[in-house]
Parts: sequence; C-alpha cells; structure tokens
Amino acid sequence: MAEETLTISDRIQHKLDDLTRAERQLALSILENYPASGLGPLTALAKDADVSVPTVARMVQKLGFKGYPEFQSELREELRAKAKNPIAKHDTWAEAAPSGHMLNRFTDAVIDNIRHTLGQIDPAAFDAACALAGDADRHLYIVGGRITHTLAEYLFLHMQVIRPNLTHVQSTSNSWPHYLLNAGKGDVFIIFDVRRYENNTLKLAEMAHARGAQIILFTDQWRSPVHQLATHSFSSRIVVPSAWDSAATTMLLVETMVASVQNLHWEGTKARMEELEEMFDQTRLFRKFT
Amino acid sequence: MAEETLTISDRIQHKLDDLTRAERQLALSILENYPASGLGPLTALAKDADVSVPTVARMVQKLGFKGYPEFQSELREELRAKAKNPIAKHDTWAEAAPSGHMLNRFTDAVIDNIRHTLGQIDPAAFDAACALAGDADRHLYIVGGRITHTLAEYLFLHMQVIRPNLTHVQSTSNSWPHYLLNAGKGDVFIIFDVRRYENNTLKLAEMAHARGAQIILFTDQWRSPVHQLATHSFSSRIVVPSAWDSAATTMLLVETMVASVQNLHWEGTKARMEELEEMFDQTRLFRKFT
DNA sequence: ATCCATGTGTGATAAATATTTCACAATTGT
DNA sequence: ACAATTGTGAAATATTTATCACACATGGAT
Repeated sequence: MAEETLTISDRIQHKLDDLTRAERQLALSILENYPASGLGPLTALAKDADVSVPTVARMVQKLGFKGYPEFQSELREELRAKAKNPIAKHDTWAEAAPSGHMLNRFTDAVIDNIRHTLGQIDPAAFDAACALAGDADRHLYIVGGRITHTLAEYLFLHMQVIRPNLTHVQSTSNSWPHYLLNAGKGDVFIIFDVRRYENNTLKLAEMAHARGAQIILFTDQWRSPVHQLATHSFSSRIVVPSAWDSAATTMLLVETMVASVQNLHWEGTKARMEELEEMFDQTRLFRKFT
Repeated sequence: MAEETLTISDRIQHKLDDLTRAERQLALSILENYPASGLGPLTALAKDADVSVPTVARMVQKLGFKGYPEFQSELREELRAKAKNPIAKHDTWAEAAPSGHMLNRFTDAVIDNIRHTLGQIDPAAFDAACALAGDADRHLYIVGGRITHTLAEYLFLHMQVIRPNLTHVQSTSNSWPHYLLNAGKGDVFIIFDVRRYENNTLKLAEMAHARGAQIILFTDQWRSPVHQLATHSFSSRIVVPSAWDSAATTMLLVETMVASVQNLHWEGTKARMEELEEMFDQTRLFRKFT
C-alpha cells in the first residue's frame, strides 16, 4: 500500500491555510501554471511569484520537503507518471488475473508502445504512403525478413484483394535478385526491417533505390539503416517484457494502412472482393455461414 | 505566422539522423518519458540514458541550444504553453491527426478489442495452455488457415527457439494429412481459425481430436466450430473500421503466450537463443550493431 | 590483416549557478 | 507598541555545467 496518490498540487492546496500571506501568494503562483514553474530554478520562481528567495526556501520546507531540489524531483516524478498513463483507468486488462500476470504486463507494454508509436507518426506522411501503396500503376513489392516476412505476407494477402500488380519478396530467400530485374522507376517497395536488421534487406533496398523505386519502410524505434533510402518510414516501439520484440504495433500500422488504401479504392476493392468470394464458394474452402 | 509550432520533441526527431549512436540513444531516452527526464539535472539524464555526461553536453549543443540550461528552459516554456492550451485532446492517439483520421479510428477500435478480449480471458486457462505449449514431451503442431497462417508461422518461429519437437502445418495445403500420421495421444495442436471458418481446418481438428490430441484454439468472438473440440480456446474481438478483420489482438495473445512459455523454460530457451545467435553471426545474416 | 578516423567513456577540473542560511531592517496587522 | 512576517543583501555551501585530455573501442578503408 505504499501507493502515494497525493499529487504535490493536492498537498499544496491542502496546506494553503497554514501558509502566510507571501507563502500563499507563492503557492498560488505555483499552481497557476503547474507544474512548469516549479521546475525552474528557485530564483526564477521567487521572481515569478514576486516573493523573496528565503520565502520560497521556507515554504518548501514547510510543505515537508527536505529542500527545493527534493521538491523538484518529486514534481518531475509526478510528471513522469502522468505522461505514462493518461488513461490509467484500467490498471489491469485481464481483470481476473493479478496485475503482475503476464497477460497484464504484456498488454500494458503493448498499449504503451501503441501510444508512443502513434504519437510520433506524421499523418501526412502516412496518407502519402497509403496513396503510393494504392497506386495500381506502380508495381508494388512487399519485402520482409526472417521474422517480419509474416507481417509482409499479411499485408500482401490483403493488398492482393485491393489491387493487382504486386509481389511478395522474402529478403532471406536467394531468389529476390530475380524480382528486381523488372523493378524500376516509379515502383514501390514496402519493406519491413526491425532489429536485428538484416543485411539482405539493406542490399535489396539499396538496389531498389538505385533503380529509382520508392521505399516505404516499417521499422522499429531504432530504425533500420534502410530508412536513409526510404521515402516514408514508420517506426514502432516494440519493447515488451519478453526476450523478443513485439510485432503487435507494427501489425496495427499495417492493418491501418490496409484500411486506408481500401478506402481510396473502394469501388475496385468491392468488385474484387466479390469475385474472390465467388471463387471461394466454388472451391468450398470455407464453411457456409451458419 | 509567428507561431512557434516546433516542439523540442519535433526538433529532436528531425535531427535524429544527424546524431551518432550514443546521442541517438540519449535522444530516444529523452523522448521515452518526455518531457520529465529532460527537466532534471544533466547528470541524472546521462545516467538514465546510460550515456556519459559529455555526450549529453555535446548533443544539446548539436541540437542548437547554447547549453543545457537553455534546453531546459525551453522545455519548461513548452510545458507551460501546453498546460495553458485547453486544446490538449487526449482522446486521439496520433495527436497530429484529426480524430476522424483512420489512424485514430482504427487504433480506437483495436484498443477496444484488446480491452474486451482480455476482459474475457480466464488466466488459469491461459496458463494451462501455455504449460501445454511449452511441454517439449508432446509434439506441437501449429496450424493456420488462409490468412491466419501468418500468425501461425509467427508463433512457430518463436516457439522453435524455445523448444524442439514442433511442426507448422498449413491447413490449406493438401499435404497436412501426412503430418497427422505421426500425431497421437498427448500431442498438442495450436489452431488458428477465424471467420470465415475453414472446412479444412475443421477436418484437421476433428482428426487430431479423434487421435487423442489436445487442441488450443485461437479464434474470434463468434468462435470457430473447432472450439467444441478444443481443450482451451481463446476468442479475440476483431472488428475494426475496415472491410477486413483485425489480427492485432490475436497477435497480442500469441506474443503473450510466447513470453509466458519462454518464462517457463528460461534456462533452455537462453541456451537455444545463444546457439542461434552464434549461427546467425556465422551466416552474417544480420548487420553488426552500429 | 592493419591502420585510421570517429565516436565514446573516464576522471578531473574550473567556472558558473543554485541553494541554504544569516542577521537585520522594514512592514504589517492587531 | 508588539509580534509575526517578509524582504534585503550577503556569504557559505552545494550542486551543476562545460570542458579537457586521454584511453579505448569500433567500423570502414587500404
């Protein structure tokens, strides 16, 4: 139960009555633009609140801090905590499980990854990338590595329904140079490369780039070296409590891209989907819906 | 347009390419819990990012600040401005995009899916499933369908490092009956089946079940018919604003399972991972870390 | 394989700032 | 007028910042 839910702001307000005139003036000034002003030097705060330096020093100790540095440090800690969970309602996700259960720890990390990742994405770049990916006049190559080829294939399977003229390339295979023979200016490569970044993928990207193709890169927070060649690159945070990295956030981006591209060409997509349905019916691949 | 819209966060990201390895590490650490960590003393920041003091000093100047104090002061100014501005909408994920943007709509849906899915999972069943999946005495078959085989393979690739004695089966291939010849009592099948549920997958599940194998099923909220044969089944919510369903939540469950199983057998996994690393080094598949 | 340029950490140090505390005078309200 | 509060100016301390020289590692080039 060591959980300290009292913010410094709360503590100040609570003590407001015990403070003297100048101290109250100072306290209110701190609350005025909280917490920024408390994070500057003591002198600046004093001038800002129009009180003297000793008044600040006195009040901070009156509030129970050992000194101004400690006060600041706790303010920062509070800020940290606040930035971490703006939607902290769900401290557990699998409510039946203890909060230390892997289900909750892992999900926490993934949600956090999503938040960080989305916060850093430039929507204009994303839209531009979707437009490129949806342009059927350009041949689209989708490239994945040892692990990421599963994501690449997932994207490929969906894009296949949306548009023609695309190829799935696995950078770890030794057949990819053949594909590049036909690639050229105006074509688009969607490349997946997360750590550990693969040599083959980089080589492939270099060749594609040399031929004038555009590159859309999905990578991680440390960014594959391919990003220097890429027209658009999107980096996901991928850290989770595991010996491996998480692909969930990248998957989210991929699916969002599919949804966006599909929106751009809804008429065509619809027709293609219906054709596909019909073919599935004929092959009896799926169960009739019951 | 005297409006200074460039946040320090933006500036850092923009300059990310010009930074060296240690500097980038520092920059990412700053962004990690922004802006709190940048408001503490330089020394603390250096320790936090695990870089040396001069590195911090060098980088802030590289970013165009006269010194660390100036950097901090601008950070505080930014925080002040942000707190003043009431248009801090926390209901969007990609803050730069309008709330109606696909990035935000899609992410909303996925988070919602995760919440619903996790809320309905029985942790005991999950743990039991992980124990089964980690039991190297039982042969493990991982089965996916037309789309889901990408998830199946993702799971397979990771489990392969954790334990021996496993096979990836694609239910849409016509070679799967051969695999079943060897399957028997005590073996485990992890099966992925989401709508539209595949006939082949059901048949495979029936045969596996008839031979006394245990089945762990990953399916969607409407549950594949396989669930009647399954020892444990986990259903994800998969609805998103798209013509397709989302696999992101299922991916989350899969990754969590990998992390859990890995925990059960950490010693063995560690040894296998090190062997794998060594083999990778020899094949030069990956770039050395720069 | 060897060498070189680059980047990085260490430890030390000087300079700059910040904090804390004094004593005392000025102010204020009672 | 008294007691409490506050500001002033200053000084002592403590901390922080900015550099430096140097050793060491690394990756790339020859």
